[in-house]
Parts: sequence; structure tokens; C-alpha cells
Amino acid sequence: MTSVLPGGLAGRTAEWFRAQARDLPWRRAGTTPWGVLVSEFMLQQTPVARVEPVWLRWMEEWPTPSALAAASRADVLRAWGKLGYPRRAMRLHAAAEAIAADHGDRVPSDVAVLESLPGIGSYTARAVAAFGYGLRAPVVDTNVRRVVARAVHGAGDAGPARTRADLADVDALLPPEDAEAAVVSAALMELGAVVCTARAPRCPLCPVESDCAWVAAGRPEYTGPRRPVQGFAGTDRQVRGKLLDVLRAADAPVDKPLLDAVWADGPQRDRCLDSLLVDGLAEQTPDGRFVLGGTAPHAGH
DNA sequence: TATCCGTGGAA
DNA sequence: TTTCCAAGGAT
Repeated sequence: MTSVLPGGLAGRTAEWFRAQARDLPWRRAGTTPWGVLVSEFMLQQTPVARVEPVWLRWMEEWPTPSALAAASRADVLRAWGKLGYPRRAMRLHAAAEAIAADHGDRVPSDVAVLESLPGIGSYTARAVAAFGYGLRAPVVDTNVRRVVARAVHGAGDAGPARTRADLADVDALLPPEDAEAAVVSAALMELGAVVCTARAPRCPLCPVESDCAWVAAGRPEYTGPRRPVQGFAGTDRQVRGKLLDVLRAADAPVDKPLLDAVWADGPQRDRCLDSLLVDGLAEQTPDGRFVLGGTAPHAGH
């Protein structure tokens, strides 16, 4: 396809990226594949601005998988802070343990091996291969799906995920050589994050506006099915967040009445607390109080 | 495949 | 104020 030539969509997006990519900490020279992996976990559904300071502190404290593996769950969850979805922190911890124990403390570069690790799915595995190791691996995230939907297919937005087809679409855009393909992958994501945004895309700033199928079609509005917007107020997610917030802030085991104070609905509150125990995000001490995570220095696997 | 899993900033 | 949504993954 001509789109992989330097003048094509991929080539000009890469050129634009090299000229003005954001200076993000995990993109700086010297970042290890482990650093990339940590950033990808944190960036799953959490904006860049909130990840930056946490990533910097995290890498200072735990510069290798084995360093993180040696930390306690409570320390890991506290360092995760309020990035949200704290189960990601536990999965990162578990992935670090597996990497330390089974992979010589070296982050795997093979996509299939990466996907076998806790918390690493199709996106994160390919992001680590591409950004951590400079390999040719189609990276499909929400940004890339939107860019492809518009620039290639002329649609206003990406519809529901079509995993195989999405992967094939992006694969067709990548040049054959590893290093250049990795740059294109980063560039497509950056374009979606900065220019080809979900609402109010900045087409005048776009390096490929002249051959964007969506622009050519007159920027038609997206008419397909919308992913339902998740509510938050009143959900178990909110209640779990409030409970966890108390446990994170405490430096000693917490009595139940203190947790009871965060939510009026008793049955929902108890159900949520129980789910935190099941998830390993909280633990009950022998005397019936509650603490963050587990007390064991290592979360077993 | 649809739903669940946190949090907070911006429009 | 409400709504949207931000580099997903597991079940």
C-alpha cells in the first residue's frame, strides 16, 4: 500500500511525531522496557497528566521487576494512590513477580509471552514490544482506532471493537522495518491523543488532513452505536473507592465503624467491603479490623 | 459480548 | 450541573 511510503499517512504521521511529540517521562532516552510496562499499566484508562508524577516516584522506588516484587501489597497500593482501578496495581505487582521468578527479571519482548502475564492484554503486550523494544507490533488502542476509523474508513468515530479487523487495519499501515514501525505506532497514538481527538478534532493541525477519508467525506457525524457511558455515583465502584480511600490513609488497622461511616447503605457497603477482601485489596486482621492489601511481604502467585 | 472495575478534569 | 471520557483487562 502506498500509505506506508514516506509521503503516505504513516510516514507523515511519523514525521510529525518526530518533530513535536510530547516530552513524556517514559519516552525519554534510557527508559527501560520495565519503565514502559509500568507506564502502560498506569495509562490504562487514566490520563497522562495524572500518571506522570506517580510513574516518576514509582520508577525511583522500584526500578526493576524484582524490586517491585519484593514490596508489600500495601506499599504498592499506596504508591498507586488515586490513579483509579487499583486492581491494576495488584496485577502489575503479580506481573513483576512472574517476570522476576520466571523470566530472569527481564521483561519479555514476545507478544504472546507478554499476554500470558497478569494485567497484560492485546494492547499492553504490543505497546511493550513496540515502545520498550522497538519492534514492529500493531498497537491498537482507543486513539488508534479513532484515527483509523476517520483517516482510513471515513467514519466519524470508531464503532465497537472488531479485534481482528482492527489489528489488520493497523498492521496494513505499519512499514516493514521494526524501528520505523514502532515510531509509526507511537505516532498514531499521539495523533489520536493530541489532534484527532474524540470531540473537537484539530484538523487544521493534522499532518494527514489532505488525505483523510473523513475530511474528504465532509466530516460526517458518527451514527453507529455508542458505547454506553458508565455511571459512577451510587455504584459499587464509588463505594469501593471510598472504603479503599480510608484504608490507604490509615497507618494502623481500621475499625469497622470507621468504614461504615463512608456510605449509608449498609448492605451495599458490606458487599463492597467483602469484594475488596476477595480481590485482595483489603484484608481483615485476626482481631477483626481492616488493613490495605495483605500483610505478607510477597503476594504469592 | 456486555458489564464491571476508580478517579477527576474539561466542555 | 451534568455529561463525557482518558494509552484496557478480565470475566
